[in-house]
Amino acid sequence: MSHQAEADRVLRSLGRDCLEHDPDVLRSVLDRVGDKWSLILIGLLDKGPMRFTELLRTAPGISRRMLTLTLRSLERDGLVKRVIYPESPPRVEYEVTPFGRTLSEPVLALTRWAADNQDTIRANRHAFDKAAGFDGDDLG
Amino acid sequence: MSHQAEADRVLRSLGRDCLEHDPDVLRSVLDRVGDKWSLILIGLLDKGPMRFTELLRTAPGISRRMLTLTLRSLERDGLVKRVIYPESPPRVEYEVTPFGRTLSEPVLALTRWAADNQDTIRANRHAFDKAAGFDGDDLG
DNA sequence: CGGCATCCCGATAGATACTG
DNA sequence: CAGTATCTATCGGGATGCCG
Repeated sequence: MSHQAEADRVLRSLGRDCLEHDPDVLRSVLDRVGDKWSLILIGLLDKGPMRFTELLRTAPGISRRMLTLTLRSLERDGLVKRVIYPESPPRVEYEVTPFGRTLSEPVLALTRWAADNQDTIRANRHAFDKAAGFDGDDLG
Repeated sequence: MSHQAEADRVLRSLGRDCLEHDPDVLRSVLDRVGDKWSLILIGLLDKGPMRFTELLRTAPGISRRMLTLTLRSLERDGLVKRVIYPESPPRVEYEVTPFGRTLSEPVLALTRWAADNQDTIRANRHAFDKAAGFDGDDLG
């Protein structure tokens, strides 16, 4: 993509207030990938193809069932591809599609935000809870 | 941002596997803002301060209860600030904090992705469902 | 107008057992 | 190994009512 085309796209989307943080559009993407596991799996698979059991071990806390369901929905949306190798111990690998990789970009942005601001949030919560508990009593 | 700076940023983030799509870090941010309404509200408030009832009308489908709960949690995390104007008809406005505004950026990236790819997802689902033989819901 | 408390339902997701 | 099926519990979140 050319520099100019990219700049154009950004400016266009920023300039049109109908797109800027449109609640309905945002809702649509959240309904699709805003569940508990989709983005996690997209993130993991972004590093390379993985097998079912491998994902089961790597995704912290996911169950067999949810892994199956989430992978199916991702496959359905064309974000992930399922590849079957008909071997003697049957093997199945999942990989991100080129389309899925385009989603990986904004996801990474979100992950980066999370990494950068975990401490701030923790501190804010602490302060808020303390203030609420003492009903704003700030006398020494 | 310059072409070079952008390239640098991408390479740096891709090169550091400690940050790249860490499942736990991603989970932490999803636990905070991955619920049904947080990102919607952040997005709405990004455009400017809004009153409680105003948000109630503008956020599509939110209930009184969930608006209250979500605003509280956002306030607790320091993403949103609650401002009370002691007037004759009491008035309360919510606004994004500077900290909240930093989150607004990755959220916008996600919204843009959604807007750009709604049609693709719809098509993918249709194709998948047709192939599998079962019918699922449509993309709103 | 702003916002908490109560009740209740349905979706989400965990545990377990079974199949190819 | 790679799932599927079922059963169940939890809880997010909607509806409603009350209160400042």
